[in-house]
Amino acid sequence: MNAPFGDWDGSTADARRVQTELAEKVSLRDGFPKPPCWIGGFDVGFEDEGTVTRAAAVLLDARTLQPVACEVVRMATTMPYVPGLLSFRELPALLQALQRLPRAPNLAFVDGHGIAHPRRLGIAAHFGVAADLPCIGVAKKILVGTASTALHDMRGAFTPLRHRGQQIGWLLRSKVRCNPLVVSPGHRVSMAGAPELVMRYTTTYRLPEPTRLADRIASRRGDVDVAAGD
DNA sequence: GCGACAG
DNA sequence: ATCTTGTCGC
Repeated sequence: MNAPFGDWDGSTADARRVQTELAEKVSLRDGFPKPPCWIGGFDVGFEDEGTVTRAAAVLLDARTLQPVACEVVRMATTMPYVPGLLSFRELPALLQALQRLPRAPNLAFVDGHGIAHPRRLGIAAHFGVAADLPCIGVAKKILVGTASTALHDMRGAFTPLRHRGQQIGWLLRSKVRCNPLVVSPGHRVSMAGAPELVMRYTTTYRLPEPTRLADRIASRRGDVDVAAGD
């Protein structure tokens, strides 16, 4: 894969410059097999008061939604959390976990924003460009932007999320009576197809299966039984 | 200047 | 993100 941070000099100011440059490499055209055979879920958690970063990668059978492989990577944390610069803190561990999977997914779901970001390069977009993988961002809260219209209460309803005169993603009601998810293309995924894509892999929980399973593992919430594969 | 601010 | 039990509501 490409060097995720290019010639970053380590400063937060330069990190923003790198983001602006990489954002131009993001593709908003669907670039994955329909339907995909393998989908992946990615999320990060922390241990020991944040000194250790723990990334989780889960590979699922897109047809059955059953996990077939799972990897966890632990690394020393190198950067503090800075709104807008999340990928510089979590991407290294996430890419390591991806490479340890038995095979790359056809489509990746990342916990965090895709292009719904100040400079259009949230962690899902950065991940997609760095790994050159179709990717979609699924976040629980808005970072930037505002919903253009009220969101209906029905499951599956969605409304555009806008920022500086352009649509950067969607607010999606994945589950009734739950706060909407913020869905945005990461890379090689179209804006128009994003909501349906997330709903297609969501069962009875607020989060779609890929991200829900990765979340449980990264947060030490529960165990994910992987189907025996020899 | 003031408030907002993914995980 | 993480520290943490029970509890109110559908």
